[in-house]
Order: sequence, then C-alpha cells, then structure tokens
Amino acid sequence: MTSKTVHFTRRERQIMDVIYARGEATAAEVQAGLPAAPSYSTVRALLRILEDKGFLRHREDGPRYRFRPTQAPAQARRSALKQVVNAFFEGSVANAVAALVDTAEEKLPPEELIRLEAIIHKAKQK
Amino acid sequence: MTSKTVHFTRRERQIMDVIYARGEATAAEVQAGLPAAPSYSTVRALLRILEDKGFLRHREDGPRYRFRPTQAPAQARRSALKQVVNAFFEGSVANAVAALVDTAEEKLPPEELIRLEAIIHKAKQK
DNA sequence: TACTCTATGCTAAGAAACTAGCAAATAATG
DNA sequence: CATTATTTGCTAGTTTCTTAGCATAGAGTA
Repeated sequence: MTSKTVHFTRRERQIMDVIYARGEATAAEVQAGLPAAPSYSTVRALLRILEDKGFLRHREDGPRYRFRPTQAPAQARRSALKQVVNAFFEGSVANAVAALVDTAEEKLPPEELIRLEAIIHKAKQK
Repeated sequence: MTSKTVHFTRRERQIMDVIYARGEATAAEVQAGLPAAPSYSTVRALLRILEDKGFLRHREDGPRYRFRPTQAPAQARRSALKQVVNAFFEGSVANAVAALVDTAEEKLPPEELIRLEAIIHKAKQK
C-alpha cells in the first residue's frame, strides 16, 4: 500500500473527469464542461500541465489538439475504485459493493440486478 | 448533478483518510499516519483548517483534542462512491460493481460472494 | 488578397495550500 | 516544588495551483 497514489488538484480532477466522460476533448470542449469555467487561456495552461505530468497526450486534429488520457479507462477505473475501497471500506470489496447496491436501491432496475447476479455467479465459478 | 462536490486538497484528503480509518484521532496520531509527514505544527494548522471548513470537529480529551469527521462515515462512503460512479462509470452502479468484483477476483473468498448474492437477492425483493 | 476567427506558445502575477516557528498554558515527572 | 513534555493559538514564509494576457500562426471567408 505504499503505492504512489495519483493525486490531482481541484482543476486537474475536473478536467480529467470531463475528458474521461468524453473519451477525448479539445480545449474548448473541456472549457465548456468545467464548472465555473475559467478562461480559455487557463484551460490550455492546465491541459499543458496535465500533459507534462503524463496524464494526458494530444493528437493534432486540423488546427487544434484533441486530448485524451494516457492511462486506459479500464485502468483508471480500477485505481479510482481501489482508492475508495481502501480509504472508506478498509479494503473490503464486499462492503463496497454492498454500499453501492444499497445506495442505488430504488434506482436499480431489475435487469441490472439480474446482471449483477450473473457477474457474481460467474465469479463463483473460479 | 450540480451538487457542490466536496473537494479536499492533497493533505486534507490524506488527513481525512487517517481519521476515517481510525474513527477519531489526535494531532499526533494524524501526524504519525501521514505519508511523508510534515511537522506537528503543520498538522495542527491543517486540522484547524479542516475544522473551519466544517469537515472535522473536536472534543477535548484531557489536555488534547480528539478530531472526528462531522459527516457520518456511511454518508462519506456514499458520496465517495457516487463520485467515482459518476466520473468513471457514467452513473452505472452495475458497471461499477462489475468492475469491483472483477478487480478483486482472486481475492474474493467464496463466503464474500455468497454475501453479495444475498445482498442482491434482498434488493430484488423490493 | 486582406481580414477575421480560432488555435497555440510563452510568461507573469494573484490566490490558495502547505509549511514551520515561537510564546503561553497545562500535564507529567523527578 | 521545579523541571521537562505536550499541546494549543497565532503568525509568517515558501511553494504550488490557478488564472489571464499577449504575440504569433494558420484556416476560413468576403
């Protein structure tokens, strides 16, 4: 557990969220997606910083850049979950799942529950 | 989703984690639990800030203060999960659960899986 | 072509976070 | 009782984050 936990600052976190949600985004799109959006200059400065830190990379799309995460979404998801499970559930995945199901309760449609059963059933096979 | 997302800074996050893990802690205990621990003065300053911001409160225990979260652990857990589910799973609880079970795979003992089945079974009753 | 729009790169300054030091009060110890 | 340990309150400096401005280059358009 001495793993160097990835830390994002407030704006960095917000920007990463926007980009993860879209998969890929331009500076203008990121700006549009930010709460209490700062100036365009500001957004670009932050994107550059995130790129320097190695969390984003860009490709050229005509005159502009499109940014995407360097880390695969699946991996990012895993580490985000891991962090929460460790900090709030003492490492217990089962407790975290219980809390998730419990929280969503009313909102979880029957077919989702069936899907979850299937997932767990499959896990039991091993 | 315009909910004011709780944001902790790097050190604030670390301190909250320590306190959540212990339930309650003194300044010295927090310091001991921090990675690359700063001075005792620093820890106390941060604790004061967290208290000002309303995330912690303290009670006197002899000559010292014991700090604890103002938000109940259960609630803190819920909002932490919610944040991850929204940012990384497009709001899909089922997908998040799937990822959790998948990640833990080898580590999830059979009795935990049975527990999960029970949880889901119960949810289905509604 | 000339003009406007939308980009980028670079730079600098204000705000927030992080840090530690010092004086004073209280508890613990010889 | 005198001395040493802890602990608190306050203050101030440094670093990091956040912000915007300005100059420049290329695309689109009349």
